[in-house]
Amino acid sequence: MQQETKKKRGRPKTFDREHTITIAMNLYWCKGVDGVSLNEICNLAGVSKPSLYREFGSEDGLMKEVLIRYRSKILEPVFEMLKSPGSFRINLNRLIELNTEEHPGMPKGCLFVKMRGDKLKLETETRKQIEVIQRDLLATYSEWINRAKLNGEFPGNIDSEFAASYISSQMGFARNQQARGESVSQNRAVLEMALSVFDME
Amino acid sequence: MQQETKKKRGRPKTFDREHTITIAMNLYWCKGVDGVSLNEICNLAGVSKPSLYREFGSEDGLMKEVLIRYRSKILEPVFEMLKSPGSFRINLNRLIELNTEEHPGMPKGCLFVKMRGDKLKLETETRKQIEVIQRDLLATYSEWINRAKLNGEFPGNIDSEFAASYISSQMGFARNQQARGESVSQNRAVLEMALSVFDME
DNA sequence: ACAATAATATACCAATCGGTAATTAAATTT
DNA sequence: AAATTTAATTACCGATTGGTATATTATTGT
Repeated sequence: MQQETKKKRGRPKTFDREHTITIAMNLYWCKGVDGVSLNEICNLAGVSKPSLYREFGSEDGLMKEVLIRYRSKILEPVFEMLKSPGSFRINLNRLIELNTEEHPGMPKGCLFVKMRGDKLKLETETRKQIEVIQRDLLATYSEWINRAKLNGEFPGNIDSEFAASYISSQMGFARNQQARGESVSQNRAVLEMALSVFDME
Repeated sequence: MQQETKKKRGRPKTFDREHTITIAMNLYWCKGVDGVSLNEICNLAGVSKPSLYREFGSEDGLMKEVLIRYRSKILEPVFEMLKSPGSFRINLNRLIELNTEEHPGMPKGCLFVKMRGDKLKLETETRKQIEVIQRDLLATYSEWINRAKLNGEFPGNIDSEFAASYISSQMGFARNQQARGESVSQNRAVLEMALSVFDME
């Protein structure tokens, strides 16, 4: 489908963009943005530093691409779940589950939440991308809550945008606790208590 | 009281230990443990690096002393407040106030909470000191809650130690949000909602 | 006066950081 | 075959990191 007749001039590219982004994502996820150097990424990805710079321009450019990748691979399923028509309670429980369960073979915690926490230290492109995701996340929570209100599944006297921010706060905190090695059960108990403020009596 | 007759041999010490700890504390507090180098501390404190190493042994040793200082100067008043006989509600409001207000001229957020969040990156002495403070903090919360239970000011069906951990979580989160520049009012609103789970009806 | 002691300051160490200049290799166009 | 274009590699840059070896300075004991 892509055997374009237009042959490109010059030495053909062997740089594996997707693989490099994957390696960088896992490193940032495991060790945090402060704990990873470009040299380490290059070595693990089997890529030279100038190649990486020609592809992404800077560390900032690479981080931005990592964030975009993380969103589509990891966050998007959560977004989809929140847009699905299930009952508020069921989806809330799913949300708690998604934010506390540990995936074997995958890093603990959430790369987006970690980077959001270090936002002030990051550069422009990465920061902008964080803000885009954060905005979309809050909007998704808000819409979810508004639908729940229409169904009488959510207290009408609580402002939707504040509730969205509150949920985002609690989920983010849980993710960070998880990354720090807190126990899953303790983590889940805290979340359930914090979210019980939305219970309808 | 200390004009000991025993005169010390060798060149008299001019190294200002307290001043150096103060400078280091403010730097760590403002910029985070990852964002501060020993060189920076030495330059700002007007101290040579070998002097600092002879006094504290290592970066780890300095951080431990900084934490001890932070506890006695900043955290201890909170501990005292929680041990005071005021009503639970009043002290809870004071606690929210203490964890959200901004002190002009002082760094935002809480150094202890920041370091606790980076615990896995820190070295042994510092980590041990963090754990000591954390244990004392949770114990203080627990005792406070137990006294409130006896006075009928706290729901008896909630485990005290879990509640202590919950409060610690929420306060720590608020401190971090504050350090990241979140608005005080938003921050306070989240805290009040999260702690409303302890309301007696 | 002179040795012993303790604290200071200068200058350095190897390692690492993000980033790049200069060269070489592989393809297409003419 | 030669010129052109694009990518990859090597080797480097200055700055900074935590940490130290060495020399100097200031005091006391003899």
